[in-house]
Amino acid sequence: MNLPRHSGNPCRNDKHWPDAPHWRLRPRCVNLRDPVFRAHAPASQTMQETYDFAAVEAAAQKFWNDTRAFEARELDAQAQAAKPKFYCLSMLPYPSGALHMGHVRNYTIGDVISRYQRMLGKNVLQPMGWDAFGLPAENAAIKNNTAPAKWTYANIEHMRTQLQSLGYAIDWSREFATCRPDYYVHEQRMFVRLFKQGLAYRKNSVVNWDPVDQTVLANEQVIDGRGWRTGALVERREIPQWFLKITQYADELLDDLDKLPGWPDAVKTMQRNWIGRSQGLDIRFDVEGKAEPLTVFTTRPDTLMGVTYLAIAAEHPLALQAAQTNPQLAAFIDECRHAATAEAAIETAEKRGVETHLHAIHPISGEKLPIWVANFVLMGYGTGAVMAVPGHDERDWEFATKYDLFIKMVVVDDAVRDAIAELGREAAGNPDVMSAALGVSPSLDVYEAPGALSVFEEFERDIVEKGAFTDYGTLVNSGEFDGLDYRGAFDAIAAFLEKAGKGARRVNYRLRDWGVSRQRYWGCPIPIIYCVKCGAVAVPEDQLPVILPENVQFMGVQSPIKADPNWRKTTCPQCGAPAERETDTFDTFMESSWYYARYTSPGATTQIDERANYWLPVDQYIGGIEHAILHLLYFRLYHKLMRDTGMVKSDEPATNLLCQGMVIAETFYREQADGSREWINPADVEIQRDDKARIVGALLKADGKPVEIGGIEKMSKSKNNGVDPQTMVGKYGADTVRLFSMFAAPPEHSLEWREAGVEGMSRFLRRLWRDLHAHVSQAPGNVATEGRTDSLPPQSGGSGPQGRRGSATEVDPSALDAAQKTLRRQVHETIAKVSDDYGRRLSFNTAIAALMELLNAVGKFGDMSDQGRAVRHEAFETIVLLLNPITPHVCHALWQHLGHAEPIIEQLWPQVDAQALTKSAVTLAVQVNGKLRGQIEAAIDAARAEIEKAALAEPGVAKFLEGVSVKKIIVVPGKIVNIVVG
RNA sequence: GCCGGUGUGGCGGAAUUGGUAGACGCGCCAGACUCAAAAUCUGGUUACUGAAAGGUAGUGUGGGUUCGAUUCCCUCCACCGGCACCA
Repeated sequence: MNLPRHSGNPCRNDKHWPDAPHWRLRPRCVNLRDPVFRAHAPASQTMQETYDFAAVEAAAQKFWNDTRAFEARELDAQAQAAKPKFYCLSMLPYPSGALHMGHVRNYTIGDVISRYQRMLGKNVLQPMGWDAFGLPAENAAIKNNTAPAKWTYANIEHMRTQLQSLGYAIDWSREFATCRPDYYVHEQRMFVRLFKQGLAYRKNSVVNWDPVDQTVLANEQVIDGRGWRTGALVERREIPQWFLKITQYADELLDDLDKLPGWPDAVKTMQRNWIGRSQGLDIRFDVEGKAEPLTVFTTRPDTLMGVTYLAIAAEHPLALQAAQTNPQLAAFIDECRHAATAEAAIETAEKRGVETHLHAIHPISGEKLPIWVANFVLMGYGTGAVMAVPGHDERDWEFATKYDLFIKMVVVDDAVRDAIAELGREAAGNPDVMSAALGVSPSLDVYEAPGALSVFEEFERDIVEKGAFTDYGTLVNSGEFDGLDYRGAFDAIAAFLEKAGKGARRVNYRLRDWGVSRQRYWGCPIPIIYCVKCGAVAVPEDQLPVILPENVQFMGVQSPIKADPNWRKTTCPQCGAPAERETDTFDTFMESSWYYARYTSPGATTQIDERANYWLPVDQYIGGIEHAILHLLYFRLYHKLMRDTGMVKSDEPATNLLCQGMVIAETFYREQADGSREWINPADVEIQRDDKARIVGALLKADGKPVEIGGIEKMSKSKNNGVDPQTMVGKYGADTVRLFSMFAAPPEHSLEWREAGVEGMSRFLRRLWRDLHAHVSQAPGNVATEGRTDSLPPQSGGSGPQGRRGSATEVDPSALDAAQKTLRRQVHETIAKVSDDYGRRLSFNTAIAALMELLNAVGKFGDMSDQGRAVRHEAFETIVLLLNPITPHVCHALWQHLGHAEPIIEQLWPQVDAQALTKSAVTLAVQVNGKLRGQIEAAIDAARAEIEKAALAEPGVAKFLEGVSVKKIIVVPGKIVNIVVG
């Protein structure tokens, strides 16, 4: 092997380097303890004094592979009772080229849960696959002139090797890539079924059109309103596309969120808001001189009397008609054609509009209301028209203020209502004027009450000048509806309009049907044939799959199947006439909506088979929070679609969900001459600190000159702050990488990758190894240095004394001294805490911290007596077992070195010995007025009076009691005493 | 803009049901070992004040509830995720 000349750490000997004042900038000295060197040390069966991660990891992975340790089998009902199934699923990766830290984090969390559940005695399935269709493959194809399929398959090969180096307990026998026909054929069959049921339909919808490339752009490819490759101004274009009727499942998708206690509230709230179920009214406004009325939907019919104008979309037929005689309007509508389709872009764009000079008739007052064309009203959503109430809606207010439209107050808050009532009472001398004052009785005019007008006027002026009043309140200026509250007004106005045939109650959803068409090549072909006579016809079952050709060449940016007339050409399955295939492909969310079910049924000729009902629903699903809405909603929808075709029995696909945060890292850069920034990878930078450890600057290692610190951001290519997992695994080992990614942050938070922190984890594992080595070496009759693991006698129980080397005796709980008892209590407290952290809290960072504390305690425990060694042995066994889900390779080796012939992968989770937890005394904190003033020791069963007495007598407490009287003493058993003084 | 989340020492974070804020780790400081580094070990490390004991302040901002608030409520600020064709 070629050793690098300088490796290890920079030389700190000043005498060696008189010309290089800062040691960090000096070359590296050869250090044979450096992991780089130790990685190549020969493996040995005897326990080495130092931890050689490369040998340990290779041996453990070989053992798991040889024994096919992670291949999952379905059990029959009887076996299932004793060994319940546990399906642990991480979101499948897109094969982008190389594993990134986000993947490592996601799959490590999944692996820790899987291995923990396995140790609890569950029948665990943890599968892996590839979300293989997608836009990046096409971009790579265009850039490198290679076929998307070839690029994708090569990436999968590479990334699988990378994943395997991390030692995940994955059942690789179930692996698949979603771009294979034997996967997507089932998706096509499902689509045909949905089409026949009317759940899939075709309608026009808007896309981003690049007029230069003559192609549809993804939102991501539109930058500042222009195509990312051509820079051309993007146009909105309506084209026919396929939709799935997710709105038909809207109520169920909403209601079933209540059946998911194991999902984060944040995700459920976001989904509820996304579905956006609301009760409201469709209201018809007649248009002056037109036969067709304008229908609008509103959730605030109580503000109907405050409508001062109507706004319609630029694509609305009425707008187009009006534009024929209105050049200004025509120009505005043309301008709107270049607006982006992304909602964020629309909502943040400046609100603009042009008057049509048409008028609508208010359905109650008969007032004439101007109709405007506005860029924030969209044809695709709702009816393409909205009623505007600038007095009580912020967006309408802004628009009205900008264009000087009338603002009308029709709702007042409780303070105004009460003030009016009070004034009315004074004026009329009538004890029952409350309702009268609010205008319910037309006989009493509240405006006549002295001062009433000013209260009204003040509120109205605030609305006109400062902004809309959007809360619910009491109606005013609304004729016969005056004095009603929101609910009363809603019902009264709904009844009025229904009677007049001008409105109807309706439940509305914000959720829109799922558009599944993509005008791209690298996706699953939509199995539809277009016939001039028969229209859109589904491809017959026996002709499926419609195969996507993989061996293609990209000519420009166009989809090869759209460019190839032969691929398109076919005959109509109904009438036999010449016909054409659909050349659009499915949204890739289609594949990722049901992959979890396919893992359960490898090799099935149907979409899934009866094995799905053994494994489903998924017990624990893990993935990024960025999928909180779209993927997780489609995933839930698809499960219901499969349920409704009888494929699965459950209502929801996953019972527990964990959303992990992003992986972030510091960024560094240098300003270039042209003002641009050259981003520098954190690995090439040295941090400078002052003597209080505050960061004061950073230097580029290569030239020792300063670089700018750019803040902490999500790892990305553009900021060059990505850290390659493979490099980290090579340098520190998979266990250290796994340990760091579980320790540095709670799973749902973002995780900052810092190499210093990684070194800390490496240190912990080396220390565990060294301390455990010392323990087994010190044992009487120890065999750790001369014995061979493979010569140990076989054993049944796994932890019986006959297989041990480190400990000659068993722990005898009745024979322990105080220090031994204390350590043993900590061992069992740690079992309890770590079990709770892994199982219930999914809080792995605190579990690791508890294990570090335990190892620290073991390190301080110097008792070499028989019982002392036995307690220490139990502590080491516990640490190794509890750490095993996180760092399985090193635990595999350490378990052997603790004297066990049976592998740790077959071990069950340790049990808490309740007896070991017992305590005779507790420490109570004593506060005076909530401030900590002292501590007392109290017997565990001490009476309240006794505790109070001790607390008052505590010297630190007593001095704060001088000259004041004790008002109250609060005793929280086992925790705190608070003395309230006055 | 809308929806959701986060904010605690120099840094990552802990405090699980409202009960001793800063566990654990990193970094830094000092010491031991070493020719010198590295590695390892020991001690210290919120700020201010004090010789010390101690005292005071302190969990993004401002307010509220409570004997007691990092935790519950309201306001504002900053940052992050999503917004339907990135996955």
